Amino acid sequence: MPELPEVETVVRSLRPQLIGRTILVFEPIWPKVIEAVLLDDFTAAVEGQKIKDVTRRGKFILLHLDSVHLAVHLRMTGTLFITRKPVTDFQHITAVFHISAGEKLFFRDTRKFGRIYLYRDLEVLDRKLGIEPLGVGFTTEWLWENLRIRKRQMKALLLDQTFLAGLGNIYADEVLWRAKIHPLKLSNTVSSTKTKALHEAIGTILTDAIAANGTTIRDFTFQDEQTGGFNNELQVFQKEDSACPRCSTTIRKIRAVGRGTHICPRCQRQ
DNA sequence: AAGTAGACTTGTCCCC
DNA sequence: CGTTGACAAGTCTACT
Repeated sequence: MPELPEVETVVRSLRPQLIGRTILVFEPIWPKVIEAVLLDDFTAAVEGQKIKDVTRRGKFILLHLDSVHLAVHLRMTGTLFITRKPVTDFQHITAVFHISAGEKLFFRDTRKFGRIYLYRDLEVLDRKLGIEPLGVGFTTEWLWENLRIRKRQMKALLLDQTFLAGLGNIYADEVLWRAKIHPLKLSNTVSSTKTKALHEAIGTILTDAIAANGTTIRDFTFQDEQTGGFNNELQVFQKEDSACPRCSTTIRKIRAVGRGTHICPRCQRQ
């Protein structure tokens, strides 16, 4: 599930249901879901704590408790959801938070890549993550300066969470196509015109994707199995062998940064 | 500094 | 066809 719009969709869905609730019992179905902290310490730190707010930073879902913060990363197949319905298939449930009012917050993750982190201080996480693409500091000028001082392949840079926090494989391909930039183009050689187009593309596409509740390729769901609606608005991702919506050239799938990458060979020259 | 490969893990597809 | 094996929405580490 995983990129910024999907995480934002989950946060918006969970926030009103979680704020003010208390975590009564933490049940680690698959204990490795807890990262970098002993299970007993984790349990002691969260049980009895009230959830004060639910926010997002990059692709992390943040649960702000009374005295600690939980950061949930869904990685590729994770889903975090509340349900009162009895869950009988625990095959892929990695953790359950029993919360007040008889509710349960489930973490289900088929591939078990997703993790829950415990932070006393959010600055530790903040230092590992780059700028928020929908934040006020992310301006065309910021992007221009930061592309110039690096010499990275554009797709690698957009996927680098320490540079820009929130884009993944789907939206990286979409924004590069919209801005007509080849994924292997070196960042310090991108023109100011295309930098401006890229900045616009990132803002527009992420905003539109959030408005559509994200993109569901396979596993992404939120709030009682609802799926994202941005699939219908994808222009190049998984569109190989079909026509570019802009110039009708056949979309190709190439390899970039070790990832399947979709481009229009005509719109996106290297 | 920046690139690649491997690791983690399990389901899908039969393409690559 | 799928008893194989590559690939998948992500990210970390080791190595060059």
